[in-house]
Amino acid sequence: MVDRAKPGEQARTSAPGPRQPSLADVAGMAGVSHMTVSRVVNESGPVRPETRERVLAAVQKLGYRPNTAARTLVTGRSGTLGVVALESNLYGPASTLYGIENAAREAGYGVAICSVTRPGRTSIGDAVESLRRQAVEGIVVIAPHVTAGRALAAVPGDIPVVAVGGGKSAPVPVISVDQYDGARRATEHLLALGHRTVWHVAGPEDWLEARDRERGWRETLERRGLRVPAVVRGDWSPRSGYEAGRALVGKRGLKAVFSANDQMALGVLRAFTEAGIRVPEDVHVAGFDDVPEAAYFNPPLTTVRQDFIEVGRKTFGLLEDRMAGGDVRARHLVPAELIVRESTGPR
Amino acid sequence: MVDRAKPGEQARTSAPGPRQPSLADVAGMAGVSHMTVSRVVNESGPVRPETRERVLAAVQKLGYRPNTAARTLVTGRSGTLGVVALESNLYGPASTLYGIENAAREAGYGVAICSVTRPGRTSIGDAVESLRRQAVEGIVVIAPHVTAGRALAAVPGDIPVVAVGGGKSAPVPVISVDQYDGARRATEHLLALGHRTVWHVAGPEDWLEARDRERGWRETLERRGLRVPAVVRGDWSPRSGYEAGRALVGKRGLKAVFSANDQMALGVLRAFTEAGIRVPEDVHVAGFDDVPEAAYFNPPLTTVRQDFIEVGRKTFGLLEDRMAGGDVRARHLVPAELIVRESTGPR
DNA sequence: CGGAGTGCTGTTAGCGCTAACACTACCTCG
DNA sequence: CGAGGTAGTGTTAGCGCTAACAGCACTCCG
Repeated sequence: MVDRAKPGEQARTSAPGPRQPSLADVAGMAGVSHMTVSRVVNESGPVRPETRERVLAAVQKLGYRPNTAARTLVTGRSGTLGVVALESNLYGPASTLYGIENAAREAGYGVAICSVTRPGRTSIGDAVESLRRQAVEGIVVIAPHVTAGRALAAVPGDIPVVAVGGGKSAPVPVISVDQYDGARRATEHLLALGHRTVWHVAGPEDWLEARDRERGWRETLERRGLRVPAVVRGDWSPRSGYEAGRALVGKRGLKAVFSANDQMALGVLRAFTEAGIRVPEDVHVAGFDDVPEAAYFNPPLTTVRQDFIEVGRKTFGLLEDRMAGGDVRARHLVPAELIVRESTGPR
Repeated sequence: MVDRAKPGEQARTSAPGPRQPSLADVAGMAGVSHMTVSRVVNESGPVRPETRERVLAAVQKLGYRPNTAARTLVTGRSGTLGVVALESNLYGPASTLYGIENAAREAGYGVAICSVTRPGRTSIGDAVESLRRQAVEGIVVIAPHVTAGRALAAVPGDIPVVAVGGGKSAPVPVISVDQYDGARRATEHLLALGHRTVWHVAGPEDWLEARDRERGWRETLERRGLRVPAVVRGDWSPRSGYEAGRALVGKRGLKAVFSANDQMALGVLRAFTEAGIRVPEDVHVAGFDDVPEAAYFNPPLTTVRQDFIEVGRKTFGLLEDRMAGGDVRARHLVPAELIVRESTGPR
């Protein structure tokens, strides 16, 4: 029933359909060879204007669409990039993904994504493998975890790979926002307000960004010979920020808090409100990320902004270099910007 | 060892590399025909265990990886789905994307995405076209805009397409969360608190979800013969919610507000706080979406939760049906759930 | 003992496309 | 005026894979 038997047995019930037109079909209709059609379609090689017209008309009429699989098979190029993304609604990773997709599309590449839940050595390896099966020409790994570095080392070297947010020890080129410097700025801003020290609500220990932000905070304090309070650790979620906030309530000399992201800062604000601690009157709070909501927190949150569009663009550029055969290995940093709002306001 | 050129011709600087091994290479090493290797790799057809071992060993040794382009060319199946996504960090669309990607991957499909900024007829058409070039077998359109329905009508009918969040007039099957009922629940919840009426901060007029939520709110009031206040319209952003909140301040009898999403509700809360209006003491506020932050707003926000994982699963299921040739046309609704928190709390 | 399976393997053709080269007409220039 | 272009077109040979069928050896059963 499904088969392509004798003529007159049309009307295949559903699946295969009447087959897409091929170069040969167009060639037949235009009265030229398939090669001429190929030249018209790809604008490679000379074709007489008159012939081109005829071919174009046939293409139009038949609704011809080049078959990527065939082209890929013969050229070895698929025009597709792969992105290994973290399955999460975290603002950073999601924004990065869009930034990359954007840059790739502008350059005429398609994008295949493969998301991983728990980024360990195997799952990143699996994701890369699955993308390679889709014949991608290069791969971007959004790998904010400490373990990702090791995972990347296990990735075969015969395909261009770049990472976003990976550690400097990663065996591939890395783009990331300058987390360290962002944290330094936030901390110095808080200290400039006259505080003796700054408490820190850190992100999960296995995230590089959490480590960098923590280091930026810690070393800023140390550089000035200030006391470094014990960090309270969360998992990026507002809930964990809330718990961290409760743990901070009542600490002696609690005057300034730097949270490793905005969502946790929100939880901290909530916990403080419940405990009757006023922000900014009693305590100053700063976050990191500048999520769109941050300006409307209660109170509006001072935070550190990351330019993800720029990250996406740089990442794609780097991947393009690699695909062209360049042997880039550098770590590229995108600067972060401090946004001051009421949560560290005067008074 | 890796190279198949004459000795001394090593070290191709970069691009082409020493060519991936093919079926024929594996066959040569295992001393069988390429067809036998194919059978082993695809587990199609009988192969003697001993032979299979030999083949598998060769596959391993050579690092053989099937060439998808070739397979796609001959079978006409690429194992890839396309998703037309909205380029935005809005919680809903982003979550939907992950839900779909999840379901697809579990079923062994790859996912190619193509995001559109401003969804009009052409950009959705372009996106679909660009995905088709990547030889996808089916397409999911995340199309929350009113115009998307018309855009979908222009999409060629020879490839399975389903939509998420499209209108009921869409020419393709549609999955969506029951926005109308969610809005009804939120409104009734507010009314049950004893209020005379409920104000509404609506989403952008060209979003279907905004329309459905508004309709759910409006008809609930009308059904009870209550006064329907003029809506204040925002664009989903916290900023627009803030402005809406300022516009609401001072309205006579302002006791209950239903915001079409959580981000705008945040802005409303902020505006009220600035104006000295207390929530929930003076006014009750409810939102829609249940973003992870909502539970830690100040105060925690009553809202309507949508199950995006379920939406993703159902969407993929529907697309699978279509790809199998089914002629589904129904509109599938996923129920929404009311989550009550302090912003509509007692007192 | 012959015919009909059935398990295993190989051969062949072709998916739709591009690279490489071949061919024809015409044109240029020493 | 013939050598050597160049513009325009066609021919051929694969890219790596699977479908379809063609063996061959062996078993089973009447």
